[in-house]
Amino acid sequence: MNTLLVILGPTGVGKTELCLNIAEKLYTPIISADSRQLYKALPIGTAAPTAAQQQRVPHYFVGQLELSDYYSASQFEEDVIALLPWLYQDHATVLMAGGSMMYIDAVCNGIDELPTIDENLRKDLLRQYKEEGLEPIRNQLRLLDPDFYHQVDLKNYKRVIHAVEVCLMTGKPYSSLRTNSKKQREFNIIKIGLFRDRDELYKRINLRVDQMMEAGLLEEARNVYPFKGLNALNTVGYKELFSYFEGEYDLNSAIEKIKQNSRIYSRKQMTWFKRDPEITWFHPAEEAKICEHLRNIHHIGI
RNA sequence: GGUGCCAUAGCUCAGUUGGUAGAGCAACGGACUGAAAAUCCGUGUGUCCCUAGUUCGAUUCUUGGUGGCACCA
Repeated sequence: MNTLLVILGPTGVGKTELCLNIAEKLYTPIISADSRQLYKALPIGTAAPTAAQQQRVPHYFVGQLELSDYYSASQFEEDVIALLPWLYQDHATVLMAGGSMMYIDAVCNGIDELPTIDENLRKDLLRQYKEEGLEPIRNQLRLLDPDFYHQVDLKNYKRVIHAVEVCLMTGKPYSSLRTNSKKQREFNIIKIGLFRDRDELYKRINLRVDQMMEAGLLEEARNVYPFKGLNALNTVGYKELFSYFEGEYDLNSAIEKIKQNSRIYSRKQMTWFKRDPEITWFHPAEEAKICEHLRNIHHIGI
């Protein structure tokens, strides 16, 4: 059976370099599991692999979308599952690397079958939310899907709205479409997690933000500023600089805010990853130990 | 040097007519099934600057310090 090796970890932990080395040893391309590196216009702020790094190892799902393109975890699942059989023709083991929790989950465990939401329906509900607040939409959900109404976080407008959308699209209660089950995949999955002590991680994150600024993040943000309403730009590193452009912060405060939000994001990632018992954890410097683990426990030829 | 004001959570500050205190931000913990770098939820013990007094009881009033700010010399 073929194998999907997943290397994951919080932002700034040092995934890129380690993954390049391991991919070279395995002669495998890298499937990037990163919801923002997908976008062509955001290479600096998302710390996307550089042209030179992509020369070393071919990457999928990096820099291939326009900011206005719709994408989702489910789309990612579909795309990766379609791509893997092709890659498995030449590679027994394929590496997927990234930090987007839900994207990784979608590939490893699958997401329930749900309709793609009609753009106008979402717009209508969002407008209603803005004008009248969440209360009427909540009430709608109580009628359409009382079960889910009692489970959902009623203050989380995205969850409430999405449930209503699905009910309206399908004519069925959203909760009836949630199977709560894991999809069986046609390949083995090995999960390696990368961690660092918090002090060490925070230092790296802070330093990396400074490096991004030196590399031209400000200009990158300015170039995409006209599209700031797009979901792709609701992203750490951009939204703070947009606030700076609008005079809400001075530049230094904006940079501090980027560091802070990156730290918070890294913690949210760890909160998610920590509860996954399938992950075996290593420090990014422990490349030899990781290879040994892959050889001895999983019988990967590396 | 003199006078006045201030000193409370990591930061900015509120408050206690004397019964040991609470907001915002930060920090930390958590949730997460087609927007996920999104979205949402939860957590507040801190020598109330120090000292001596008054008092059953002082962070609160009084004395004397220390530090900061402002004004006058």
